[in-house]
Formats: sequence, C-alpha cells, structure tokens
Amino acid sequence: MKGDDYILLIDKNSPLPIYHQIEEYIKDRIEKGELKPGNVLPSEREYSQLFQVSRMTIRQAINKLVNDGYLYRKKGSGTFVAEKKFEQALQGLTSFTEDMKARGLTPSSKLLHFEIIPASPQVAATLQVAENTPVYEMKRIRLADEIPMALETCYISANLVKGLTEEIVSHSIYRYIEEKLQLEIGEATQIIESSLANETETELLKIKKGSPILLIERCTFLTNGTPFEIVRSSYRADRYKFISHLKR
Amino acid sequence: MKGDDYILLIDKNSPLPIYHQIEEYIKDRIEKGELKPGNVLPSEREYSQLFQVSRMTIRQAINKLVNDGYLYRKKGSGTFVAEKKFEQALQGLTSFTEDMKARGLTPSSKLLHFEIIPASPQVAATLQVAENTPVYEMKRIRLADEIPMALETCYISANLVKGLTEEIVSHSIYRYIEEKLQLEIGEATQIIESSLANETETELLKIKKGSPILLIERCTFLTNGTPFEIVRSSYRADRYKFISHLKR
DNA sequence: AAAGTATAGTTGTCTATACCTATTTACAGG
DNA sequence: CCTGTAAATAGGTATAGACAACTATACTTT
Repeated sequence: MKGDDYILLIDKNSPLPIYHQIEEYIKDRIEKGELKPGNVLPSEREYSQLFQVSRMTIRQAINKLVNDGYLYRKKGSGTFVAEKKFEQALQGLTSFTEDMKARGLTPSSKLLHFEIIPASPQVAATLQVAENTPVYEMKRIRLADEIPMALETCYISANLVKGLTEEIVSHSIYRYIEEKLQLEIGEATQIIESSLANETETELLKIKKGSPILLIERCTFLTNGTPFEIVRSSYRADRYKFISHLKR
Repeated sequence: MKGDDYILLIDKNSPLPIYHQIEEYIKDRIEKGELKPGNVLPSEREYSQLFQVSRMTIRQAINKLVNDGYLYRKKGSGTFVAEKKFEQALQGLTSFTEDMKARGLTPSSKLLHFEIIPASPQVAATLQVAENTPVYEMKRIRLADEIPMALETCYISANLVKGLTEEIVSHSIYRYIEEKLQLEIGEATQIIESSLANETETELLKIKKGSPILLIERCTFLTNGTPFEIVRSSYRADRYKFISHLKR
C-alpha cells in the first residue's frame, strides 16, 4: 500500500488522542507479529511523516510503550521491540476475577459474611481513618473451577466507598468504585508471606492441617494516595503461585 | 526570596537535563516537607515563568514524578502531592543486599558452591539459550545480622556475563554487570510460592523440619529483553516477608 | 434561595522547529 | 586489510505557542 494510506488508520477528529491511537496501532502490529522482538521500528521522523503528525506526538506514543515494556530505545540507533513478557496479562494490580481468568480458570466466590463494623485500631491505622470509623467487613471463599483457592477477608472504608451492598460485592467492587463512584484506583502495597494452614483454613479450603499457605495482605490506594481497602487472603500453596514483575 | 532567585537553583549549562534538575528540586521540596501531601503545586505555567523554561520542560519533570507516584494530576484543577508511599525504598528490582539494608539489617553471605556447568533443559529454556550452553551455578546462604535468612541458587548465562569470579560474586554481581560489562539491567519476573522446609533447608537455615518457607524464583532481563539470570531463593517465613507495589 | 451562566485558571493535546549526543555507515588513506 | 574521519541518521532535550477539555468560582437570573 502507498504511504498515504497509513494516515487512514488514525482519525484526527476522534475524541481519542492521536498519540493513543498510534500507541494502539504499534501495539497491534506487535501482537499480530508484524513487528517481532528485536525488530527495529521505523524512526520517529518516519512515523511523523507517515501519520502526518509532529514528532513529539509520536514520542508520546512510544514513551508509553517503552514504559509498559513493549519497546526499548537505543540512543543513536533506534527503537526496538522487546521480548515478550512472561505473563503479560498478569502484571499490575488485578482482582481475583481478572487473575483467575488470565490463568484460564473460571472464578467464582461464596460470601460467608458481610457487615459494617467499627474499625479496629489496626485496620483504622492502615486505612488512615479514626478508630471505630465504620468499615465494611466481608469474608469470602474464592474458587477457581469450583475448587477452593483462597480465603479472603476484606475491609473497606465505608465513608469513602458508600452504598456497598451484597449485590455489588457479588459482582465487581472495583467496577462500582471506578464507574459509579468515579474514584480512581491507583496502586497497592502487598505483603506476602508463607505460613501454615490454621483450623479455619484447613476446613474451608479443604486441605490438611499444617499445609503451606501463601498469605497476601494488600492495601489499595486511590490515585490521590488515600487507602480505601485492605484485603487479607490465604491461598492454597498447592494450587496458587503469585507472579509479579519488577522494574529496575 | 524574590522570584528571580529561583532560577539560580537550576543550571542551564549543566550536563544534567533541565527537566531532571526541576524533578529533583520538586522531590526535594516534598522530602523536606515544604510541600505536604494534598498540597497543590504551583501551576505548570507558574513554574515555567519561575525557572524561565518552557512549559513542556516543566511537564516532562512533573510527568516523571507522577509516574513515580510522588504527584498526581487533576485535569482542570491542578497537580497535587501524593500521600507518602508505604515503603519507598523497597519498591522495584533490588538485590538481597539492597533489600536487607532498606530493612535496617546488615547483609552478608556464605558461598557454598561456584562452578560452570552445562545448562539443564529447564534452565536453558528460561535463559533462552541452547541446552548444555555453559552457565554459572552458585549456591549461597544469605544472612542478615548474622542470622540465616535464605538459601539461594543462582544461574547466570556465561556467554552473556563473561569473566565472573568468586571474588566478584562475593561483592556485587549487579554492579559488575552494569558498570564493567556495560549491560543494562531491565526488569524481572518473579514467581512466589509457599512451601515447607526440606532436609537441606532445615539444616542450613537452622529451622525445624516442616517450617513454612517462602520460595521465590526470579528471572532477570536486560532492557533489550534478554534473560541473563535465574535466582531461586528459599526464605525463612518466620523472618522474611516479601513486599511489593502494584500499579493499576 | 436555587439554578443557570460567564470567566479565569488548570491540565491535556498537538504542532513545528532547533540543536544536542550517540551510533552506524561509507569512504578515503595508510 | 585496517584505521580514522566524515556524513547520515537515530533518539534526547528544549522552545514557543495554540487550542481543547475540564474545574472552581463569582456573578446573574429566575
């Protein structure tokens, strides 16, 4: 196809920013295999002419892809496609549901408990609210392909996340927070440790006493840095491994 | 102080980019407490006038700080200081040494084993080299404040990381790779699981049989996506918790 | 008092250009 | 054949300006 035809792939009048469209275009070419790991990309100036946009706009698109690990730059040499990441889908902050789906399993859960309680000193400190401030407490068994995978206890600031119901909890809490309440979920801190199954875990996860357990405590923050959620999970070690990516 | 004096804080003739100097200046003000969490920053245009640089340069500085979690933006409203992160020092890809220091402990290690061996099928696959390609294999006991903390087995591509010696290993492998070999370490994939101590671990870590163990397998990549290192660590669960940060 | 409206100020996007440094390539000279 | 140099080309930094989208506030109208 002729050079001019490339500009049909982006729409300058779209509400989507041009840099975002270009970002998707490049990501597409990588995922389709038209750009293979190690391949050099067209230079920024070439792209600039190709799409008839300024070089800075191209750079904005490429910057994002470099940050996300799809590309890497070599000054004086060019921009290249990075090797495929081990588990592209599993990186970043995901819910149990997203996590299981990415592993090819069907997630479900059984709600054991749901109420509003006054925050304990420890929970209050982590959520940065006063003691006895109302928080939601809920316990769930998390299953994958109908097999118990984890036991989860969750605390959420009731003053921040208002109007939570059993109905919403059984669907997606995150979607409710982001779409209905218009709060922006940012990052999370996790503490991961190894332990042995206690009575409750032995019973509910249907494993032997003394089996290894992967304990994960997550505190999730909004983009403005306010913590809104604590999740304490006990995963069966025989069925679950935690995968993470680190940047230097 | 008068407005003009601010421009003394940045040096336009410095080899350090202006945006980087401004980045450091803002980070400094946050760390000194002159800018507190929740505070709004001067607008981009104000900074632009203050430092007598273009607004895009200011944006480049602020973008980095937003990415690193120091600041967050609100369209139409302003840029704000984020809440302090839980464990600023511990995020990202760190060595055992860096990790322990950040926790206020004194790291040391005992080399048990160091040799070049042909890559096993599994190691070869992960390091993306042919089977029987030479790789370094080393085993170490990692101690913190003289107490055994973890048992570590490490495989490194010998064709990629040349000239490794016991001497270098006992200091810093990462520094050798980055400074002497001029290779750029990028990111890592980690698999974390919970297990029970086996014979060797029981003995070398001085713990009881059946104690919980945190198993961490890390594969580390260069920025161009080439894997160069596999590290398998067994941490004492009673002394070590793994902390990580996730972005949405 | 409530609702709507203008306005000023903010970040977000985009352009066009310039000059820098690092790398690669081609070529001339030994 | 090797070496050094120059030219071409890559990404890196920086400028100045424009308009869009959004927010908070003050003001006006109902």
